[in-house]
Amino acid sequence: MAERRPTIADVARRAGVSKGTVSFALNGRPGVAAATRERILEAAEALNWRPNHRARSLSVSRAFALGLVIARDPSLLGSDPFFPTFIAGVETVLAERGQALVLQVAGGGQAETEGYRRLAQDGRVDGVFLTDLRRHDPRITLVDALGLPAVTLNRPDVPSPFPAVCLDDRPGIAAVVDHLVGLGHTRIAHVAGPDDFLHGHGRRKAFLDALAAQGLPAGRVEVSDFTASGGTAATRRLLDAPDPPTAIVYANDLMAIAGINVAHGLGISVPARLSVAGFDDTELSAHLHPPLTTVRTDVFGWGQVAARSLLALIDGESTGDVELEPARLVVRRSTAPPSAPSETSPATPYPTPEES
Amino acid sequence: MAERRPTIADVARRAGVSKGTVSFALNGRPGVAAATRERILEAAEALNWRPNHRARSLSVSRAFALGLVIARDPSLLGSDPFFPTFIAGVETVLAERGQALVLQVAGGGQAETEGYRRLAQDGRVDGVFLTDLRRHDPRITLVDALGLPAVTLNRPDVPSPFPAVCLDDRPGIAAVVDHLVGLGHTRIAHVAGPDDFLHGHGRRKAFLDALAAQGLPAGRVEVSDFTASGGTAATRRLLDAPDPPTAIVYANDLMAIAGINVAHGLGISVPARLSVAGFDDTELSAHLHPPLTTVRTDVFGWGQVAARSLLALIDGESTGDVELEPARLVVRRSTAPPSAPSETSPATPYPTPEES
DNA sequence: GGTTTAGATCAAACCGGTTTGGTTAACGGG
DNA sequence: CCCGTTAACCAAACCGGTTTGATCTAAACC
Repeated sequence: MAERRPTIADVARRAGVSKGTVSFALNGRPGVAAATRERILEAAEALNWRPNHRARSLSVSRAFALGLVIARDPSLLGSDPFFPTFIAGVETVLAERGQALVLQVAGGGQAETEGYRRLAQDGRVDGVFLTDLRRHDPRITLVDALGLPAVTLNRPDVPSPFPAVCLDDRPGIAAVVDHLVGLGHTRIAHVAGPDDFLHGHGRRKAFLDALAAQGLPAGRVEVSDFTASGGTAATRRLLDAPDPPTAIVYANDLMAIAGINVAHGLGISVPARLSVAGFDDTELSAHLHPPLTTVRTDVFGWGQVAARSLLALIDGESTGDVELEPARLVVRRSTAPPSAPSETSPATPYPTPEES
Repeated sequence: MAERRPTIADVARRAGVSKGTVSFALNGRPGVAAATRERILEAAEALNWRPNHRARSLSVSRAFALGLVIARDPSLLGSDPFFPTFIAGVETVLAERGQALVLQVAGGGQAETEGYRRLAQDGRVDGVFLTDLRRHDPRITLVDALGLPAVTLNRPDVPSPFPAVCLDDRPGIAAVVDHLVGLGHTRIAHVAGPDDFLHGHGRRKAFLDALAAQGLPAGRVEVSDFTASGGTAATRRLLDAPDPPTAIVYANDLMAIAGINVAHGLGISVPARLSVAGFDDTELSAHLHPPLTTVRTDVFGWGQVAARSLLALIDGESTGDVELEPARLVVRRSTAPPSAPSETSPATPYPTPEES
């Protein structure tokens, strides 16, 4: 009735061999006779033996777990579709490899550093994901100093010893700009993410580059913060300006949705008088009125590939950087040709564009 | 240059005592002379010693970690504000107690069971959170059989050996209904979450109960799935009906937002011709046009309390069930008195209500 | 036939903590 | 003065695996 879980010693006893031999047999190491191996496997099976994870962890000095530290204001975390999706992708890979995912949510920068330090010192994880890279991101050196393997999502702007798993935003942004220019827009603005984030910065640069490539003057850029609140404020500033844009490219869907609502509030109809494009392709975006033109990235797949890369790195078989399929434009109905400049009277609130 | 991390043996040697004494001293156990204790603490400090988490874990048979299994379709996970916020709350508590959070994302029900089993068998965690309770939830018995301590978010509808951390939805829903009835609505519908979820079911019941309490006939209920897509479809069904409601209470904000967009698409203005209320108070909701009347729950606090309860349970000092502050109505401008029945012509698409 | 040599196996050490049982010395009571 | 008690401490066992070095056997070689 002791219910004690069988240990490797029980298996050894039953198979009539020593602990060491059992260990060798179960780990598929050479040096065990086929017949013996068979007998050991049978014994383990019969006893329903499973290796004790903690013991294994101690003796091989591995955690069999990967870590993710999320630095985000908790009150805003809920609106960000990235992390849940990314984590889901990571998990599909980890689950089939017997690895676990350890999560930390850190508020400020201080807490973030502390988070990595704890994961490393406690040996909770064998490696970490570096997401949401910032410019001159201090985590690169920190994590390296902690002796923790890592992969970065996209390439940092500082020298990095870690493999990067890259998903290029820029083609998506460029496609949006090209799409809008193709529709006839010339006054296109951008609501950007924080400039100290690599993706905020990068999308802004991609936006400006794409305009330049089209031979258009630099559009107005409002630097914002990826939140609905920030998107609202930025959009107000743009639309209240003397010469408002006829199209706005947002750095994410959340701000774009907030932006559409600001426009509606001002009696400016989308897309008749203002074209709007987002970035992320959240589930909601397809169900707006009008449905949002946006850019899709395979965040789930990003998680999968990042997990595989990190595991490979830990096993010492790193494959170097990986490049994923770049971001792709999804045209819906929030973008349309600009209204003729003369036509100053508000158009009908919701002209019905063709079905997507 | 070995960079070997100091062990408890190093500390013992430096303090001139045995390993056991060091262990006692550092864990604040009695039976160590004050002077000796002091000397040991100094030695540990000087060597910058930190206990090896894995070794501790093995000898005391504890993981010092808590687990959360999320069963959700990964593609929809991103739109749900619950988990990130809940996790953030949990983490604030775990961080200061040296505990970690292990996450698993499971697709189907099979994977979910497997997830709990793995967490238990690998001894990855000392306890789990049971979120998103379903009716006759099989996880209660499963987790109990696995010998894993747990806390449930809200009370299950089956006998449960676990403490429940409760946040009552019903007052929020009742307040929404009362608010709408107070505005003069009599044809109020509900777009519910899946009925096999306790919260989906409970909110629906609360809705009907509140109507009954107001002496109104049962409103129409469309059972949906908490997604934008589902909210869109359900809203269409409601508004296409011969006698459409003048107000719709949604079981979450996401469906409500989708619903507002459906209404707009049909030329039905909100709130002039249709009042809409959500549930969750996501960040976006305050920045819609019109801003969404909704119900706020303290998910972050829920996570904190759940974490504390689970830790207490694991330490054998469970405090029993905990009741949190119930859900609270947040009135914004998506709800207004119903338009007079005679007024059949569409109102202006976006009547400008007073500033919030 | 004697000696290598490789392969199979075992016993013991190890990972770094915690916990147990026993020893020692100081102290108080009779 | 002697004995019993207790506080302080130590050595060793333990948690459950992995890894090392030694030993034993049997096939291979000369």
